[in-house]
Amino acid sequence: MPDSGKRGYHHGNLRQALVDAALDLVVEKGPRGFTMAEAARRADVSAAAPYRHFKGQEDILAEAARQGYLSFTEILRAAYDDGKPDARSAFEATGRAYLQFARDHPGHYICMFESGLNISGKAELALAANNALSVLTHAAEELSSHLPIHERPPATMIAHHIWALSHGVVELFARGSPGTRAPFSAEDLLESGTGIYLRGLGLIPNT
Amino acid sequence: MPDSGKRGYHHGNLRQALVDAALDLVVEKGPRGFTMAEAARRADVSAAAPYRHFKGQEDILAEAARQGYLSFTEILRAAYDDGKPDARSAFEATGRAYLQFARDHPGHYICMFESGLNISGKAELALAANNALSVLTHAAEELSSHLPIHERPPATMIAHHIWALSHGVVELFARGSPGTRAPFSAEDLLESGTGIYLRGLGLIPNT
DNA sequence: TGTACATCAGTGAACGCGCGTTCACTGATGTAC
DNA sequence: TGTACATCAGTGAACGCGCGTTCACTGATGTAC
Repeated sequence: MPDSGKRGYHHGNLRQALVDAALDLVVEKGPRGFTMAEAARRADVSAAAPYRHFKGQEDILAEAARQGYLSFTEILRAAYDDGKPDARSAFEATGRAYLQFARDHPGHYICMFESGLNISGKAELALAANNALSVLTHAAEELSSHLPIHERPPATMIAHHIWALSHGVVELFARGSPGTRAPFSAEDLLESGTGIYLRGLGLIPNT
Repeated sequence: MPDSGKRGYHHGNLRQALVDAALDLVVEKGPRGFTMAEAARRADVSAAAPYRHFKGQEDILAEAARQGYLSFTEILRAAYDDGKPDARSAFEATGRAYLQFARDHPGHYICMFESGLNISGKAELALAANNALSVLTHAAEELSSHLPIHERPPATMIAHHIWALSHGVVELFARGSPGTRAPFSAEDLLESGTGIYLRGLGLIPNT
């Protein structure tokens, strides 16, 4: 089914084409800028066609987000690499991968976190989101297992801290409105922030 | 000029009424849900009236954001309270105030950070935003002055870390899509996260 | 291999709607004298 | 204190537009026999 630009009555892969169009649109014009009509236009199809595949715009956005969580999970997992070579480097690599994902898949990131779609009632989506978080949590567990038991914060809490820090860095410093000249790159901020945090946990000796 | 519900031909305070309507709308329906027409309707005024006061929707949103940055700055400053009783408590109080602001002024927070309006070219807005950050930076400076000079990260960097952490906590855990049951409250997460971070800076002895 | 038929995926026309924006207008307000 | 007039802030009607959504339809595809 080569995408020859020539196509007949049937599109062949409209469902995914619409999701892809949504991803592009959301990057170009923000989550506000996404409409069914425009997505159809981009997929070179009549305005009515999308309704063969999706209930409405929320439905497309949700599917885009779901696919985003899938890649996200995979990418985080790959970066974590089963905790190799050691818990701390693996953890840090996961953080870096978080930021990289946001850069490489801005459309997905927007759908996942900025589109304001409510996850409740969408079982598949909630599941996908949860899987992503669980990678972080798992990394945090391995990490905190190196701490003396009495000063060990819950792993889920550590995971939430890192998630929040990463997300904040992405939103404020990576999604660059060109106006915001930051004195540090998002990468530097996340790395230094994580470093200080890990030291606070007692995992890095004072340098 | 009491707001008696009865009003004649002139509104009296339309400009602000429109901003207030925008704040409400943005909370109720997300940044997508804000329209000039609906704002006019809420202010009990014809659809054409807003154009006497604003160039368009971006203009209203920008004004709402500007007012937001003003309160934000004031609230942070008050919480910081000139570094009293000591640098660390003042710093932590500022962090709490950040979260509190997001809770108390969701409309402002959305306009400031989630509406996707680009700050460049809007001098007044950029200035207001900068002032807010400078409170954090100042707090960070005081804080880091207690550190031995050779292991002192730049104060602006500390400020950015805390800003990112706070923002991430707000976005992920405070703006509660009711679906997301978090195991910890946003307040707890921010406080514990900040605590660990400060320990990492060397400001809190191991407990 | 060929034909009939069911199913599928897209069309295009149509609808009602709300929005953004403009325009000439008019009611209210304030001020000069 | 009253009157004339300039200015201001809002009206309401109108426009064009794009969107969402529905509908009967039709071209393409696949499969049973």
